[in-house]
Amino acid sequence: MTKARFVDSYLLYLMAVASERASDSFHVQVRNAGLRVPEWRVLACLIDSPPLMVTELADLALLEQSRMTKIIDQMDARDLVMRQPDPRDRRRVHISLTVEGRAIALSLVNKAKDHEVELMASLADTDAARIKPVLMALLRALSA
Amino acid sequence: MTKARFVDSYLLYLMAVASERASDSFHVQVRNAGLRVPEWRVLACLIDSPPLMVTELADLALLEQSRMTKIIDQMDARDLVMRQPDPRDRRRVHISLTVEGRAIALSLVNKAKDHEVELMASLADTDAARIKPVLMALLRALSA
DNA sequence: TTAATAAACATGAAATATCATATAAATTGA
DNA sequence: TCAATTTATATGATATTTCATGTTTATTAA
Repeated sequence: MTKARFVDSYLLYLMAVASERASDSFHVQVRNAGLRVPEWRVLACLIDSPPLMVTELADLALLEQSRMTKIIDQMDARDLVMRQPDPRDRRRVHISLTVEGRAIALSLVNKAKDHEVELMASLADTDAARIKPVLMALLRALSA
Repeated sequence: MTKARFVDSYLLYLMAVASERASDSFHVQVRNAGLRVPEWRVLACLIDSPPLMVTELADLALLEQSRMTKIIDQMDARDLVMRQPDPRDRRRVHISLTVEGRAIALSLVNKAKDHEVELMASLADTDAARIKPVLMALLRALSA
């Protein structure tokens, strides 16, 4: 029998590895599309959203605000997203997808959905049925 | 009713957010102990392990090899880990904890376990019972 | 053997991330 | 009203990460 390592049954480790390994193959597709992972997250967050403030987008896309600003700079320069100053509150900037950004976002979201279908199919039915509800429950518990 | 965003039910996103948010409060303790997250991972991986090669440690701790080398440089300089050349294969280097590294590792592993107990306690029993098995099932499916 | 290939680790340059703080605008409350 | 505070975003210096590749040692197979 094999020795059980601490990390192999440590919840935070299991989540980190699972997240990383499960994402790996899809992230290859993201890079093939000429994007880095954080950039993909920005597109994914904006695809079905009204324009978002930098801070909102940062929270949603799991990025720090200053990093978000810099990523927006780059994506703006590449015409993937655009900044719209908020006339009601001139501190704010609304970020939204450009036509090109939306096209790339759509194509990647479709690939993401296909990838997810495959991933779910590789699980036993009970596990497939449980994985999202469990993660959502954890998220709910964390924000409570 | 609220509009369902793509990301909110996208498995890879759920895993990434869950992992990040669940880890946040523990990672505060890691930084309070004077360590960065990757350094904590190195300690956690080595605590109950025989000395590991740089590559093995990189795989286990979710770090790239060259980054692992640099982190070992720093941890070595701080006397948290030590390098032992492998006499059987002189390309290899075995990494293990120093006495000080082990002490810090132990203390943090205990905090990690406490944190995990709390986290699990915040979940409904069924969710608590399912979360690790589901993640392990996913990992098994991914390596198959 | 030994040449060719592969494996393990290290290194350096370039890109990126982080942290603290600047700037500007809105809000608060005296 | 207006000074103080808070909020939103940007910026710049420093630290970290990444990528490609170097160096050394082991393995393979001719």
